[in-house]
Amino acid sequence: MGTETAGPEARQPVMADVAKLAGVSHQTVSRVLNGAPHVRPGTRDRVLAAIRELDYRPNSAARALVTRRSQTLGVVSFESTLYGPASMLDGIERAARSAGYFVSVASLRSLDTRSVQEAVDRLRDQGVEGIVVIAPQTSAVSAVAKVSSSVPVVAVGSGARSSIPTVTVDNRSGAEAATRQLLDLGHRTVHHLAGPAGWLESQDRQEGWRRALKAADARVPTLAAGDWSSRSGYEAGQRIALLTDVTAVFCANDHMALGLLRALHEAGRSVPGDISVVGFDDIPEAAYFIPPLTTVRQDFGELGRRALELLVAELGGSDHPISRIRIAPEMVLRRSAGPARRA
Amino acid sequence: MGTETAGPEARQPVMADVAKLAGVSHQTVSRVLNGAPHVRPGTRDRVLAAIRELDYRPNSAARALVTRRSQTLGVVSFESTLYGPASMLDGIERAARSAGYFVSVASLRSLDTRSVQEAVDRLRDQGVEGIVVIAPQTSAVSAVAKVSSSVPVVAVGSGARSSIPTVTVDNRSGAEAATRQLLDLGHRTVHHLAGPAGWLESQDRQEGWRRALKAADARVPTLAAGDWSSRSGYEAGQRIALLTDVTAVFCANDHMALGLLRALHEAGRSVPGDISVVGFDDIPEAAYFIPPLTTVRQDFGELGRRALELLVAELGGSDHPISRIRIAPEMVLRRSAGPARRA
DNA sequence: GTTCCGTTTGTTCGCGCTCACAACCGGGCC
DNA sequence: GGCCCGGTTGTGAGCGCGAACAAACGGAAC
Repeated sequence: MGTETAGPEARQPVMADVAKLAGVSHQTVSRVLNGAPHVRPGTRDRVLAAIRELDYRPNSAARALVTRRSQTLGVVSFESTLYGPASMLDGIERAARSAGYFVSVASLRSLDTRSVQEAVDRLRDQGVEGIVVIAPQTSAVSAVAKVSSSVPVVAVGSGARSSIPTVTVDNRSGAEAATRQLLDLGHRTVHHLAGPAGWLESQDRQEGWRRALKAADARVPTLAAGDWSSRSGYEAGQRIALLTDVTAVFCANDHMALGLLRALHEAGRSVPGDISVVGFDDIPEAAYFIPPLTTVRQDFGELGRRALELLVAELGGSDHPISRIRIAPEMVLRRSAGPARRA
Repeated sequence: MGTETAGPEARQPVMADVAKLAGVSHQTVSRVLNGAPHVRPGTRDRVLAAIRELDYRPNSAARALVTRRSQTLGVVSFESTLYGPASMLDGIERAARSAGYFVSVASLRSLDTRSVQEAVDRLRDQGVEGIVVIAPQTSAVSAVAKVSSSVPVVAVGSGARSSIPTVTVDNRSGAEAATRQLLDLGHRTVHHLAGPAGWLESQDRQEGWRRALKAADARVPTLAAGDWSSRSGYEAGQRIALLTDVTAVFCANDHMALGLLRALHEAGRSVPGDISVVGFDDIPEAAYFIPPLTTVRQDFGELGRRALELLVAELGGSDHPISRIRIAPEMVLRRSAGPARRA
């Protein structure tokens, strides 16, 4: 101990070092650090000064060991390179920080239960106190519900019929609004380019579309489906361009709408002259499509933030029954949707 | 101790529990867990069985405390909702996982030194063993270099003149290739819609463009600059559309190219008929722009992966001098660039 | 049969911290 | 003057694990 010269590899200072320098016990240092009451201002100041002088930083592992709290939250995400998931992650991280938590991420390789299990285990091994799942697929959500371990889990962006707390945009009413908008513009009916099967969002948006059609007594056309990508939108668009009776298409997301727009353009069908198009998401680029895309905006960042707040509330002990937060989306009117011809 | 009945809140099993069940000492359990040699197969099996039966999971905080290794790497990112940063993060996470590390993220509020300092501190407080910085701005990189603490730091996606190890795409040669491509198509010169000042990528791409022009003895037109967003591309496009002598534009990224395309379209200038456009990045949507965008592809995921490998190598003790990995980008030819008129 | 050595297992300690509790200090009160 | 009490500080223990060392075991060599 006494023989420890501050050699070339002077180790990180620990609480005892601070205590010695400030002339107090390590416990007093701890009290200052944790804002405990009953510390004389003068003492506090000396401790603070010592901390600053040594550039002391508490060892989080030691603290976690004794408090049994890692101050870390986990995020499981899939396809996190997409705008939606990336924005949600961003929102989560910001909210976590202001709630005093670190954020650890685990991305999914695929969507089967095993992969989800693996990611959740990984996070648990790290000792996270709670998990947010960004995985809007039916399979992923049910997988999570199944593995749902000892730590609280919240799902975000997914549809809302899982058994775990969920924060999501109201996809159904958003889709309904988009469809109605088109109907109000005088279109006899509205076609739908849906997302892939197995995604809650696909289902909900499709339902909203269907409902709006039914409410207006409009014919329900056969469905086209893509996989969210521009490519799939383009391919569907090539087929749709051949159908002469199509005057309005509601796409399940903006990326597919982009592909659709180009297919229509190449086929010589003008938008919105011949065909009106509406998307969903309002990605930052949507306003710069040709023509600018009318779409349904959802605030991904807000979604992430709310999900994290929900998780923190749960950690706070208020284990109220399962909660579902549903945020209303908002229509953004641009030029890609216009009145039906001969209206 | 003996009075501890497995009440309703049976605590997590610890190594001692496993040891007792398997009839060995805790140290033997530890040996099995860490794959130490000299454990009789029979013993190992009994331990493994006990672990499984109790669903025991090692406490990472305790391990971190004694080994002084958190098995966690930090990522500092800015504007992580963008495709590039998000993809890099994804690549980093995947590589980290296969290297046996957890990943913790900290996003930057703004780009000043204080904000960077804050993020790095946050990560250090958490005990990360190394940090990857996704922050391609000159200011951020220099800030990082300054705060560069006791933990190794690697920058990714940023230009390459910082004092810290860096992984980046060769922006200069990519931009040069893009410009040359346009020149080869017969354009007398090429205009450039640059990224915002202060970004290394802006500078490098601009340099590449300038170099290609010089090499071809072409006139160097005045520069337009945006902020990477489609909106800024659109606004610049409106000005460019007014210039009758512009026949080719190289945009510093695809998003701005999108805005530019629309501005040109609205102004009645056809692409590539009147004006050729080339972008940079090759975001997934670029192939579905109107017209499909010729661009320079960079593999963000690969960038992230390589950065992480570099960091891990550094942690491995091989503190070789500063390394710079530079990955060659690749031109993707599509329809937005064509021969000059009257060629 | 003894010695020696490598394999296998157990014991002890301490990582840096927080918690529970004990000790101390000083002023107000009887 | 002694007692009580609240504010303030210190002491000891232990969180769960891995490292270092010690012990026990068994076979080979003599």
